[in-house]
Amino acid sequence: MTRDNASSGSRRPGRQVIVDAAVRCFYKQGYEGSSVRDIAEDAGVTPAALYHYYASKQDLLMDLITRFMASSIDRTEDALRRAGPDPVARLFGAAQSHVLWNASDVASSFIVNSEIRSLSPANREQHIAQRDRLQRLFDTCVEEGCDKGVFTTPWPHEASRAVVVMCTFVARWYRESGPLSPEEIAWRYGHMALSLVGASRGPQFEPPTYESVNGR
Amino acid sequence: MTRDNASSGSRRPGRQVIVDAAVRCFYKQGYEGSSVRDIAEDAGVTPAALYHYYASKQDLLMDLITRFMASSIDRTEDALRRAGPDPVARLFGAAQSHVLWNASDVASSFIVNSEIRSLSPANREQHIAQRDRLQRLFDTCVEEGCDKGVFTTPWPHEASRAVVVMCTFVARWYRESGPLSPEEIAWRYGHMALSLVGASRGPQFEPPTYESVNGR
Amino acid sequence: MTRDNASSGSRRPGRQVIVDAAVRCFYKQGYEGSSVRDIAEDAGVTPAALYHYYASKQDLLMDLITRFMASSIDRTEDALRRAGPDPVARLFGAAQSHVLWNASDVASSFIVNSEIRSLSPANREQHIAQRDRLQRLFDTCVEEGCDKGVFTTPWPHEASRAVVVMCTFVARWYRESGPLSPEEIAWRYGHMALSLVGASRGPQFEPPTYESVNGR
Amino acid sequence: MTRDNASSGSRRPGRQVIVDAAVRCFYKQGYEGSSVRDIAEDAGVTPAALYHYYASKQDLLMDLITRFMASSIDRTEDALRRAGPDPVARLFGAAQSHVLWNASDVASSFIVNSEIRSLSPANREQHIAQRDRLQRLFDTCVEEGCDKGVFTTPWPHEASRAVVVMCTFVARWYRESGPLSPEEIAWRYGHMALSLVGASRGPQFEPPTYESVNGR
DNA sequence: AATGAATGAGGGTTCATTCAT
DNA sequence: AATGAATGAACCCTCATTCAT
Repeated sequence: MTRDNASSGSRRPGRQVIVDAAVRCFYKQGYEGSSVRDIAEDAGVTPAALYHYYASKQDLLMDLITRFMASSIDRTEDALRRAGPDPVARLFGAAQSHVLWNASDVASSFIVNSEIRSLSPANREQHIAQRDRLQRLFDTCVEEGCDKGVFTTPWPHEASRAVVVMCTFVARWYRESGPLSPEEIAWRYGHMALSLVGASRGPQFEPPTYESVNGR
Repeated sequence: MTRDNASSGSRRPGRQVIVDAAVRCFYKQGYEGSSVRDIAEDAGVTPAALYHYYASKQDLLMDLITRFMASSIDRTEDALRRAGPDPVARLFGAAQSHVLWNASDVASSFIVNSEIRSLSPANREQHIAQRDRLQRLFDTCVEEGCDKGVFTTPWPHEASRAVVVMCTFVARWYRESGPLSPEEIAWRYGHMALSLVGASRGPQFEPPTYESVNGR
Repeated sequence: MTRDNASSGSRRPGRQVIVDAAVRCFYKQGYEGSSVRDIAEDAGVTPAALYHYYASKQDLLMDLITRFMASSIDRTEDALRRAGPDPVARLFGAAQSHVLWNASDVASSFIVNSEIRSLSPANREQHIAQRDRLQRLFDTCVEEGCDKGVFTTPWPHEASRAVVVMCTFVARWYRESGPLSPEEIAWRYGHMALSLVGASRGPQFEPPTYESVNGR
Repeated sequence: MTRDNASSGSRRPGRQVIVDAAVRCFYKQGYEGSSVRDIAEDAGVTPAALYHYYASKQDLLMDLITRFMASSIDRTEDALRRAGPDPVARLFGAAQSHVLWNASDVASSFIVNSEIRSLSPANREQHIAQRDRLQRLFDTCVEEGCDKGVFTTPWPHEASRAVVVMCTFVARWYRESGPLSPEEIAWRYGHMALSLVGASRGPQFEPPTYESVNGR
């Protein structure tokens, strides 16, 4: 599964070639460590061509981050919608979906979570707003579970944060070549999230098949 | 609590001034984003002076990372030693100590966890070895709990990883000005770690006082 | 009074739009400081469109300069013709006309007098020839006055040069919003020119009305 | 006579080498037309070395302009002081000195009078203040002559402006290889200035010798 | 121990211009 | 007549580093 940017406004092929190259470079060398020349070379174009699509290297980073975060939010909302009203199903679904998404584009996930510092103040602010929106989806989810007495954690806030962090950072170690499929990992993390909020002491959902997760 | 570098070979005062400046710069602007001039200026010396203490900017980064990781390991080992044989107490203690350590130097923690990419291949390899050593302390801890039937998680490996990640990344959001003391946060995370491995459904350790934690 | 380019070969409207934009840009930012993009944008066309009318940015500059200088010469010749044989009337008329012309298009005048350096060697040579032709009109005028004993300056050459310079550079400070009309200024400069060559010690021509000058 | 910068704070030799090179480049190719590499090459240093002395190319231009204008003002004030109270002697002296100064460094004079556009807004403002101060020295001089009835021009303001312009722009055509010495030219322009304000109809000061002018 | 001057390489970005459409 | 995409060269400037003093 690769990043879908059907929802973004930039379908021009030249543009996508550049973003993909940027993701590879930023992932390997970081934003500051990647020169525009590096990116252009990786994309197979001249440095100047890059400036047809993006006003600056910073713009390129911001576009990449914004789109990844927008998808993170969209997917989490979808997962919550699909899960129905049960807090257990909701948290499980959200965590599972979040792991899947981050595992699906390890490079982008890594960039989004380590290059915040490289954003200009204005862009950073905008990004943090998106990050907060995502966190709040999980916060609400956990709070509801606590209110209904289904989750027993005394610290919904910390637990919610820990859930997002641990799911997000699956991208730090997940490799396609590893022993577990993304679906299996996501399923386990779904249950670990429930553990964390004091909702269950063991697996209660069906193990994943290739069709059952995230609508696929 | 500030970084102790008693164990490092660099007790010369000039050296510490530079490391401190580097931490501030790398934290704010990242490694590639910080010029040697920036660091020197922050330290109140000339760029050339910096080369009396470090052979290169890369050396400075590596020194900083190595020492932070060495302390991470030392402290975790200390915590395990103090906890005695009980798996619950051991995991609680290790997690608690790890949170405290990362909250005690948010800037260094951040650098260590986001500038791995900026290390030269040789240095990176060395760093990953340290990171693995630390992870293994938690892995062993969780495995023992599972073996003894005290922890009920079916996925000790994933759980252990999640514990380290969630404790480490407390540095991402913790601010001294926040409502919770580091000790309170560490105490909660200790319990959340137990939750995650299926060891408890609520607080079972004494709440922290300012003297009870980490030997202080 | 605006630049008439009836005499130039470029009557196509698209062309004039571009020249006008170029004048604005070169005036504000200089030739080297104005990018083809700047000019195109100011003209409301694409950079590529510009190349339908001009082979290069240099061509655009040269066209602009050449036409302005051609008009400078034409107008001076006209003024001399209208003035008749009297050296006093001739110098007065030429100076007056030259001031009027330069005040009528301050921007072009400025460009013509400060971007000579930006011309290619071949173009520069051609421009200097035009400039010399213009200067010679005044030189002849002053010499005749001296020969006839009407002008008393011992240095006709320097005086003639000074007259042209001082009239030309009215464009440096003249603004439409100023207290004096171009006609009033031109009238005064006509007299100052006479002063300079030692022909008079005060106003001797009729003050300007809006119809009396330059045939308008 | 070359620019003396004894009065400036920059006596470091490296600095002067760079300024001299900049003057040559800006004179030949203009500010925008001269690359930092051009200047550095002309000075025999690396482009980077240039940034030890100047923060930017703009700074270099501004320094050059400011110092030239400061000298213009100083020298004019000196000339007025030396001339004593007689308006005729004062205007003659000021014009003569101004011609000499501009002829002494044709390149700098040219730059100062054609690169105002290339100054940043803040720098431009500062430069214009200097230019106004200089102009006011001549304005006052002419006004005094008119008040005392020694100068008969009805337009002191225009005349004063014309005097400065014609003296300044001697640098446009003066070449060391020409037939007239700077002193001879300055002497003639002194008289032409008097002509312009209606003070004399012919030479009244002693012709120049190599020791009599400007204190030399 | 520390500096000021210097450097070669490379940074992000803009340039005038071309060309298929 | 006009465009959008593309380019190679060059732009100003900053980089990490060196070295004589």
